[in-house]
Amino acid sequence: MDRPLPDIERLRPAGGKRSSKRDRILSTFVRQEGHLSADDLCDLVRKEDPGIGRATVYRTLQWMVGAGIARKVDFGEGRSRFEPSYRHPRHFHFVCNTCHRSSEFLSSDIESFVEEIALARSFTPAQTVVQITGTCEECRTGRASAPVDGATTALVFARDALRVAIATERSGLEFYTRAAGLTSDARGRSVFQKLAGEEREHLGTLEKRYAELVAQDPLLESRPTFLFFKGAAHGIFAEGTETLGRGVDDQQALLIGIKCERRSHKFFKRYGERFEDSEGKQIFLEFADEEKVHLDLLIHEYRALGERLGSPKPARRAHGKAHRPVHARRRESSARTR
Amino acid sequence: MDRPLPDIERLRPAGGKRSSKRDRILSTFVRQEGHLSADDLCDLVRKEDPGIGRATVYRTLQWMVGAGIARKVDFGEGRSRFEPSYRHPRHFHFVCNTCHRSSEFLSSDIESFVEEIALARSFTPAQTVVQITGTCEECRTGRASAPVDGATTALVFARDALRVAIATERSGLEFYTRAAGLTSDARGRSVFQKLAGEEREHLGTLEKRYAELVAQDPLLESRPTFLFFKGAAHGIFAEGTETLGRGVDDQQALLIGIKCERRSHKFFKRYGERFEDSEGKQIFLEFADEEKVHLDLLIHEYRALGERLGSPKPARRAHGKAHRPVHARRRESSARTR
DNA sequence: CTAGGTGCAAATAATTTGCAGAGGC
DNA sequence: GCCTCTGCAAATTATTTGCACCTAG
Repeated sequence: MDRPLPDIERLRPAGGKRSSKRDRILSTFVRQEGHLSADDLCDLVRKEDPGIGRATVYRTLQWMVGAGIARKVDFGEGRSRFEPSYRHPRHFHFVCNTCHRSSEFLSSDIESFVEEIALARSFTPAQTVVQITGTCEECRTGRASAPVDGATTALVFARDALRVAIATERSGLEFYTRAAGLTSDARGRSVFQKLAGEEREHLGTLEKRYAELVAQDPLLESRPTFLFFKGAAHGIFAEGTETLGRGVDDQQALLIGIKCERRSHKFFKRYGERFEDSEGKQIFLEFADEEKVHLDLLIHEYRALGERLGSPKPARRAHGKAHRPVHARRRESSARTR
Repeated sequence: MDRPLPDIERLRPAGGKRSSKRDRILSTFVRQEGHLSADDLCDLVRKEDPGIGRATVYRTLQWMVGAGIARKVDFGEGRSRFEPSYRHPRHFHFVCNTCHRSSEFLSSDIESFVEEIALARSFTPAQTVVQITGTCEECRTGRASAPVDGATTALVFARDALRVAIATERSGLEFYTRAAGLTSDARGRSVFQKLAGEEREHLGTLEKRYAELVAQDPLLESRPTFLFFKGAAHGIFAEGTETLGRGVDDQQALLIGIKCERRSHKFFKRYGERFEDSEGKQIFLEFADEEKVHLDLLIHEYRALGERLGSPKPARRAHGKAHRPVHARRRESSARTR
């Protein structure tokens, strides 16, 4: 067991006395992975201490749910199952109708949609259940793919988060390199070059960490995806680079960079917090901070450029569909003659 | 009861004999809206025919689920609820923890993500459950908003689908108008003008239908959103129009149109099929066909233009991030000299 | 005539509760 | 010492089943 368990002592915010029985149930529960039914847990607990009553297990379970330690999940079997809730605050389930096993996934996209929809309906969401029932690959084809069990979940999560991060940094590097090439204003160019350099460095760190993870589990790369994040399939900056290709001026390039860094910062922050692997967590949170610095730098640069040009543009477009077929070279020459 | 009920006679594909009891249970069930527990249904049925046993209701219910007439939903109350499944094949729920009521919504975006994620995991989805539990607006603020009950669901669905459709057509009209303005090739211009005309006509039809709906229910516009479809907030063509503004050549404009028409066709088809209101359904399915015609026209035009230019481009970009800062005027003049 | 549907009552199964006693603060 | 937790057994709740009988095809 190399995965650190949460500090049980900290897990008692909700009222209630400590008791050896309750502690035993809690510690047994928290050591498990997967989704236990009340009865499963009862049997497990009784192996260590046969003198524990079913009712106590039920009572402790509902106390744990109330205290936020456990989460109740219902796979429609006619009984409830419980999972420790410290792991991933929001995750979703595939449930196979044939083998009745379940596997988990994260989807940043679904999370955002749920937030948005709840907001639109003025609904205050406490918990979101997403369950996809159907037939799993193994039951359909007979072939088992490398499973993601409790022991490897943390690793697979880290792998996926790193993949997104690597794609992001790679696209960021490309973006800044290209932006530096397009900019003729010396000061702007040096900013872009500096940022390109930092993204390159980040990229190196991430790739190194990725290699370390793969070394920990040779099957790692063949395991199924756990964290889905569509927007970042080609990197958070990819769209920006594409826009850049269509011919934009220096100011627009800065704006695009700002937008991308904002998303990127948010990504590193959001998922950094969910890392169990402390090394990965540290990298992510550190990068989140650095992306924030980049962001501020770009914003500062944007303002400074606006002043130099003497034509302050609003920091965001007035409408979602402003049309500005500005061709880069034209504006650049004016910048050059400053 | 002005909403047409499904033809009960058609609802018996799964084996089984007909029987007066079963018919009575089925017809009672299908006439209800909302989510009934087995017991609720039992009570309702017994009002009409007191001699029906609980067990029969349970058995009929599981037969209905097997036959695809009913869907079992579980709100974690310790008992199952059932809903008729003919209404919306895939919809999701808000469940209020305080008042224990639930309301439904559709999200095209979540549906697509689920499909995509399931595919990535090689999971064959049969059903998707999305439940957002929390506190509803009414329980939080004490203020009730216009409810969407069973009687108005169809109306609200139609309203939302029409809103998206109107935004789509409006953005399509803008797109084609702008494209026509940018094109100097006479033939291409006339195609764009023709399409603009058709979108204008569609827009008129949709707005008329929308007004009719609002006339049916004065509160309609104040009811909460039922169908969420983020991509179409500003219309399916909005992004295309924006891209157009950055300066593209005739061929690229056609490609953008093709992409948008494809999405638009899919939208009309997907939601046309879900209309209960036969008038709306007809409009949508008709438009789906017409968008298909537009699509084919654009594709044809794209090919023809490619031949005239003698520089066949592949119909899709080789990479997701091809950079082509092509400026419209340059290419247009070559088209003009054909 | 016969497979399948039906009612009733009894059986299961998961979970909760009443109560007397034990244990933490 | 008081209040809460605990175990046991009994109660409750939702759902299923056994069985004798009925009914449609």
